[in-house]
This record gives sequence, C-alpha cells and structure tokens, in this order.
Amino acid sequence: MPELTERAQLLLKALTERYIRDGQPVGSRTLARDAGMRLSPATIRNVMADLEELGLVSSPHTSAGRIPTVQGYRVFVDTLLSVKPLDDALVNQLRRNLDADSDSKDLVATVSSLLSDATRLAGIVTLPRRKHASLQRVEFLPLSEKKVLAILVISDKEVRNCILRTEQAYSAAELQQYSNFLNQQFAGREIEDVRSRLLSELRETRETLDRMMTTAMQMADQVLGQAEQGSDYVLAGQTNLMEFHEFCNVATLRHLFEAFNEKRQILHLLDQCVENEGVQIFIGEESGYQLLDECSLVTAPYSVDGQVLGVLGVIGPTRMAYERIIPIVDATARILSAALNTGRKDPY
Amino acid sequence: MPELTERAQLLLKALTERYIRDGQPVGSRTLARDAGMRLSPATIRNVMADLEELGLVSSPHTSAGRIPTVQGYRVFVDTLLSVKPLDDALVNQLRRNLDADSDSKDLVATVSSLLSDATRLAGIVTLPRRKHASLQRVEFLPLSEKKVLAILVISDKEVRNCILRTEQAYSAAELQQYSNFLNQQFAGREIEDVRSRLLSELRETRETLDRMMTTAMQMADQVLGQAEQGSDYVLAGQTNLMEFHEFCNVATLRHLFEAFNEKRQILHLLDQCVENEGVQIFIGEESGYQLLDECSLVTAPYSVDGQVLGVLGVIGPTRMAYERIIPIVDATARILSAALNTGRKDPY
DNA sequence: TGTTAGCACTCCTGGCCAATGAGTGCTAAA
DNA sequence: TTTAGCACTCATTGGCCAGGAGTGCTAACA
Repeated sequence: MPELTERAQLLLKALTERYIRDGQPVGSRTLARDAGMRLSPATIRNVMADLEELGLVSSPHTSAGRIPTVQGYRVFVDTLLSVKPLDDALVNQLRRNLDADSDSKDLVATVSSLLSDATRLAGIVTLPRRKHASLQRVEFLPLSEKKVLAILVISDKEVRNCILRTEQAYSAAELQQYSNFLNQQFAGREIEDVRSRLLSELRETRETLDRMMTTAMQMADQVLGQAEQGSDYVLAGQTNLMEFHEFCNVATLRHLFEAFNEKRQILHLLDQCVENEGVQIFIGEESGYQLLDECSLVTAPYSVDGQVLGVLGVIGPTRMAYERIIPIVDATARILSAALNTGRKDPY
Repeated sequence: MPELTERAQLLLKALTERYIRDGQPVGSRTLARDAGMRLSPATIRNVMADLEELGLVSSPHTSAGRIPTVQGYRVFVDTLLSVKPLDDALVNQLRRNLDADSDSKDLVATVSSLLSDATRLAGIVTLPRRKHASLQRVEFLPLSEKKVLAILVISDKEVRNCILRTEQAYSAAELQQYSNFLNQQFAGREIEDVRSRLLSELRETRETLDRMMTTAMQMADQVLGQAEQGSDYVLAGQTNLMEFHEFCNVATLRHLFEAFNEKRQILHLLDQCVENEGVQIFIGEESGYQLLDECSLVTAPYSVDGQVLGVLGVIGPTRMAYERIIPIVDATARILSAALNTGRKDPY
C-alpha cells in the first residue's frame, strides 16, 4: 500500500482503534476530534472517500460512519499497529501457572484457559505432536487371562498405556521376555521408525521368526497403532465470545460452537499456522471458512528444541484489540516453549 | 391433587402436550379442538380459570392463552404422562455403540453424546466413581533418576498411572521389591481401606519399620492421593440447546454455559440423583439453582452389581418432550449398566 | 492546490397511533 | 352444567413523523 498517504494511514489507524474500542461506525466529526490532527470533518470525509475507494473502509449505510473492512484490518495489523508492551504481571502469572511436570494434556488445558482469561476471548491450544518422539521403553503387565496392559514410556513425563485383548493367555514371565526383547531391539528409536520396522519385519520374516518374537512384535504394533493419537486441541473460554454483540445472533453462535466441537475445520486451519514462525493472524474471511467470517484468529506455534510441537492462539471477533492480544499470544507461546524446554533439561 | 376433576386433568394434559409441541400459549379455542372432547371454548375457559386458581397454568398476559407452570408440569409428569414406547432402533443403536472394553472416560463420553443425539438436548454423564473399588495390583517403573512411574491396576479395564518425583534414585530392583511388598500386603483390598491403613501404619510404626517398607508406603500413599479423582462429568450436545427460543437470549445462554464449565453446581445437583432409584426429574426452579430456572433435568443413576456408580441424564428447556425423553434416559441408564456388568462377567 | 464551511440529502432510530386479532371474563340463556 | 354472545384487554404490526447523525458536493478561502 505505498499509495497511501501518511495522513490516510494515521486516519485509518485512528478509525480502526476507535472502532475496536466501541464497536460503532466512526463518523468524520468523531475522527477529527480523535485523531488529534488539526483537520476539519470535511477534510476527513475526503480522505474517507479515498479509503473507501481502496476498499479499506466501508459504511453500513449512507448516513453512518465508517468501519474497517477486512483489508482495512489487514493494513492496520501489518503496518500501523503499535503493539502494547506486555504487562509483567501477566507474564509472571503465566510462568507461575505452568507446571512443566504435569502431563501434556493438563499443561495444554492450563495454557488454553490462561490464554482465554488474559485476552477475554476463546483460547485454543493444540496437543503437542512429537513427530520425532522416541520410545524409551515398553512394558507389558498381565491384567487378566486375556488382557494385557501395555505401557509405553516416551519420556520421563510422557507415558501412554493401553489395554490389549489377546488371543491367548500369557504369563508374567512371558510378557517380561517380550518386553525385554522389544526394548533391546527398539529402545531409543523414534516411534515412527519403530513402527515401520515392526511392520516390515513382521511381513518379511513371518515364518523365520520364532513365536515369541512374532507375538512381541504383534503386541507392540497394536500398541503403537493405538497410541498414534490424532491431532486435537483444547479450547477454553468459549463463553467469553458471547459477550460480543457480533455474536448476539444465536444462529451464528451456534454454527461457531458446532465448528469448535467438530474440530476438523479448525484443526485444518491451525495446521497451516505450524509452518510460519511467530505470530500469524487470520482476519475474518481470510481463513477461508465461512463459519469464521466474523472471527479473527491470532496464533503462534510453540516448540521444543527448535521442533514445532503445536500451535496456540485465540479466537475472537474481527473487532478485537489486536495490539493487546498479539503480544499476549506471542509471549504465551514463548513461555510454553520455555517451560517445556527447561523441563527437559532439568538436572534430575 | 385429588381435587382435580378428570376433565381438568385431561385438559391440563392436552394443554401441556400442545404447548410442548409448539411453544405458544394455548387458547381455549385451540384446546377445544385439540382435546377431542366435545366442549365449547367457553367451558374450557371455565376449567382454565380453575387450573389457574390451583397454580397449574398461567397466562403471560390477559389476552394470551395459557401455559403450564412448573407445578403444572409436575402434575403432568407425575400423573398424566403417557410415556412413549421406546424405538427399538434407538436401543440397538445404543447397544451397538457401547464398547464395554473402552476405558471409563471414553465410555462416558460416548454415552453422553449418544444421549444428546437421541434427545436433541444436552447429554450429561458423570464419571463412574467406585466407592468400593479394590486395588488389584501396584507396579513401579523407574523413569529417570528421580522419577518413578506408578501404575495402579484396579480392574482389567481400569488402570491409573502417575509420575512421582522422588527424593532419591531407586533401582528397578528396589522398586520391584516395593511393589511386591505392597501387593502382598494390600492387593485385593478396597482402595479407601488401603489408604487409611497406609496412613495409620505410617504414623504409628514410623520408627520400627525398615526403610524399604516406609518408602514403599510413602510412594503408595502419594499415588493413591493423586488417583483420588474428584467427581466430574462429561457434557455433550450443548449446542442443541441453542435451538430453543427459550435460550435465544444470549445472556441466559451464557450463564448456563458458564455453569456447565464451572461444574460445581451441576455436580451438586447430580449428586442428589444418586440416591433415588430410577428416573428423576427436576423441573425449572425445582432444582434450586437460578441458573437452571428455565431448564429441566431428567436423570437416572447407572450401576454395576447393584452399586450406583454415577448418574446420566439430559438437560433441556422446561418445555421438553418428557414422554419421549424419559424412556430414553431410562433405557440408556439400563443399557450402560448392562454393558458395564457384562464386561465384568465376561468369561475371559 | 489543499482545506474548509455550508447545505441538501440519506437513512437509521424511536416514539406515537390506529388497526388487527387472539383470547379472556362475565352474563344470560338453553 | 354447558354454551353463546359480548365487551374488554393487550400484544403485535405497520405506518407515519420528527430528530439526529453523517455523508457528498460545491463553492469559497488560504
């Protein structure tokens, strides 16, 4: 937007800020007072006409003030925004509440609700997905005659277990043998790797292997198949959205909430944010999903050891206080990453 | 209500059914046609006046029809209701979808969403709380230098695990010893019992016990303390509630949803339903919680071996189709109980 | 040439009013 | 005891009008 005069930019900024503040279309008179530059309403009207020409603002009807369009918000966010410095108190609160020891689901839930509290919007955090998680150890315990408990130790704070139904009964000793065998073979390797090896070995050497190895492998395969958790997210503070009169229409709200429950679409959208580093913003229809037409999404990926594990962010009306929200989301992502990292490097 | 003539009862029934059907106050003319008894609107008006006197119906304003009051609904539900026979298809669908093998959280979530789908209301199911669950086995696994994974086997489909931070490092062999010791002492006993024994033994015999026993007990105590999960529930289909124009007021809706998130109040209410056998119904203000003034709650406890484990039900507007909802809730509770039971008695 | 004052115009909003219609209570007759 | 008739109430709807906020345009001004 180089063809935008400095004055036009300042006015667009003032208008957007004002509109974000009180949700009413902003008229030239108000803007004249608000922007602090010595200009008459008439002059401002001229500028407004230009901005409207460029598609950055629009008016709901002839005799109303102007509101920013999605493109207007875009320009505002990309080039005009003066982000507020973060409240230290908030940062501390975040830090204090993150217990890196708790398991990932709890951690994610906590972050999500902290986000929603801090922003008064809906917070969203995807569950961490370690593409390159490695298998530390496997254990099998006999539960009952034909049920076996399998325990997958991934790190010293991530453990998954699942209950297997088996064809026949196994003794504790047998199971111990199996897990020993598997640990010997696979401990320390990446899970993906383990799985593909298992599959190929099972296929190729079916006949040559002895019964023990086959069984062990079949079990391990079953466990890994189940442990492969689909990506998912935790949402918090949905009710905050009900405060905005953008969503006072119950039908809109309903569709939105259903999309939240459905998860598919939102997940797909969040997946796109994994790639870009730092804060990413979808404004209104930019997301490509009609359901989110009235919404903006501010996201940031979080990571450990430089590896992106997931995305967190907030969902709110297009008319949200970006200059306040963006630093919060950014900081939260950093703090979560840091928490996960220090947890790892902790001297035990 | 013995002082209610048969005619008055029939009319109250017809009125309630009609009002439930289309949510509009019912006038005498409509009712005359609807009730099928050869009566003129004028006669019906007289009866209505009586019913209003008794506090069973009321009219929003002078020139509107009548709607049932909470007391009216009560009479309707208690004495006039003709419950619809259950749709077999529904029962089968329920049965098919309940996999007694899955862990309790999944099972509860499934039931909750089945309930909400079947009733088009919000489904709610509390997590099963086994007061008298017994401890089948304990295992400890070393995770890293100062972290130990504790596994609590409660039944062949309920396993809890938690990660303990310990003061010092323990070898696998040591841990094995501890769990052996604990299993020997406590396997098969009820968890509550185990816990209190642990506590008292720790206190009384602190000095006389050898280090191993003390450590083992301290660990076990830590685990049991954590495993003591607070009661909780799973809600599904909240968005269904948005369809009713009773809740088109966003503020009401918001308060309701916040109560759902908060859980405390709802849990307290559900707790009251554990005692009574069979279906229990709270209509509007009967619940004692303002937030639920516009709502009714239909619940039924579910149990295994005659021991009540939890409560399930639906939440919807007072104006809900009781004659359809009640049998669904009832059947679901039975089916869930059965599913949990057969799971137990399954020959392995 | 950019800025401003003035003015006519648009259009939303809220209040007021009358017509409509659904439904009631009451009375008197069957 | 039931019913027909009638006067009455009251929410709803649509039309109308005044008020006000804001615009676009034009002409004057620096």
